Amino acid sequence: MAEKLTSRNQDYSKWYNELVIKANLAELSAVRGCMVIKPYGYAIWEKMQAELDKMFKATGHENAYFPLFVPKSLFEAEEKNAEGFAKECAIVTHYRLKNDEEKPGKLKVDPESKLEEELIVRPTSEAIIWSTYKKWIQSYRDLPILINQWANVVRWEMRTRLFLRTAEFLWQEGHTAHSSKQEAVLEAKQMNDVYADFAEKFMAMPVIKGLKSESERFAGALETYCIEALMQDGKALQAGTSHFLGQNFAKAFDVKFTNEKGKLDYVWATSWGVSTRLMGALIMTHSDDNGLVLPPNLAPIQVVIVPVYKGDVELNKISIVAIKIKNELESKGISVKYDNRDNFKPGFKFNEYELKGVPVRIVVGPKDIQGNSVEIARRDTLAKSKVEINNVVDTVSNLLSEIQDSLLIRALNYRNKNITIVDSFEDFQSVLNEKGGFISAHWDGTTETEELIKKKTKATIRCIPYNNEQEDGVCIYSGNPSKQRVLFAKAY
RNA sequence: CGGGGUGUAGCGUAGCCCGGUCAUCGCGCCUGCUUUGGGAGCAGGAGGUCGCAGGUUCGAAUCCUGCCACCCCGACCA
Repeated sequence: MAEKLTSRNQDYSKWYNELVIKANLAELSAVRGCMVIKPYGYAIWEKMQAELDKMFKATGHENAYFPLFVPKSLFEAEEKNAEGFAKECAIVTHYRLKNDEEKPGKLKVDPESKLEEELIVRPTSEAIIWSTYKKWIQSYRDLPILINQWANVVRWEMRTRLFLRTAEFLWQEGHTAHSSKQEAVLEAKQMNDVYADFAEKFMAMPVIKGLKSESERFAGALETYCIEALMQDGKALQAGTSHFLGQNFAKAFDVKFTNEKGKLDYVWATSWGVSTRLMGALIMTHSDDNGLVLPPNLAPIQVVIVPVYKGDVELNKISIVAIKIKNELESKGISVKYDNRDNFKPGFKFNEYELKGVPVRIVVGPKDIQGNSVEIARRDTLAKSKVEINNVVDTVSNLLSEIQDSLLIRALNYRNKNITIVDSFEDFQSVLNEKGGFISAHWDGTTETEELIKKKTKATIRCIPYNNEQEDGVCIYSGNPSKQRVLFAKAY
């Protein structure tokens, strides 16, 4: 804890890993590819959950819970979905252990406990949920069903990275059923908008809303809407997706309803999700060489008060002031920590809270009490100022919203500076290698071209932005005609 | 699953090539005193089946074989 963090300009992955661990957000667990989310990290996730949950409820959704295990026969019902996830599934094949006669004290899988049908640990829940919806839906009066589930899912990824890609992760997944195509499409778009609003208002992270190309689309979806964010190393991160599933799942699970005219029709579906990956996005959007920078709207501790003192007598005097400030701030709904630990010096604490991204720090010492003031420092700019004790509450509450706003503006400026318009493949490659970021370029609309560009450059089409300006041009790779630019980037 | 690498105290490491008081150093931890406005100082102390299992040897952290785990680069992906 006493050493400095690696600079993020030197080795971005190393910096990121160190930061996650040193800021006490999470650590690698002994279980392959899985992560332990520590209390400080989990507190941020809980804040995200709470805000997202409010937004889901405000758009008419309810929470429910479905099983962790998906019988293989259900899992394989929607072929494209099954195929898409087949390569990364954990599978339960047995239900019992027994003593190993050959190795005393050890257990082995009891071969007699083999399951007749394997259970897939959900990588996503469309299958189990649609097999359930079948029982719930008969008439258009049963629709829409607007359900969200907070859950863990397992995807057996080859290579994992804290928060960004772990074998098990936490997320929410919305699964809705509708009586018309139009309504389902609107739902999918609406939830993508909800994600974008959340990213901007709470995470202070600007995102680009758009559509995925066919090859990047969710397995089993007719259309995937997404939000894409740009990280500080110039790579893009898919921060959330919302899928219009058409009638694929309804057909796979035979979910029909009687419409207003008395005719049977298949139900229209959507699904949408964001995960603990958002934690990674949050870290990589704002943090600096001193550590985490948290937007006040998601910071578990918004204000920390650090006393400076010599001896107990002085500490007692300072504590009276500090605790009064703490109480006043808390009465305004601001979360405050008074750190009066005696075994660390103030300088150590300053660095520790900077590492943990606490937005505002208040320092109270003898000099301050004499001058009837305190020192207030903001995490985002590291600027310090003297503030009269009577003005502390107003100053801090204004400062918190100012930090929230300026983080978004700063991230937005960075993002916008890193969208480059490119008209030739040479420029495309050099921008990608030297500058990074999003590249706005013409594309002929074919999966073949997309694949070839990906092979040559590792860049993928992140999205086709909404309301994309229609403009005639030629594809940077194939030279074939194109009607609009799309956003390319190297991605996480 | 291919290619490369690493496993030594809670963390990070030296030692391995050339077997023999080599289990090293830093951080952290515990105790005490002095400190406290930007990562404290001194003194003392605790903590290790050297990844696991075999083998070679008088003797293995060191050499050999097998296994396991993890990391990096590919393929896969929220």
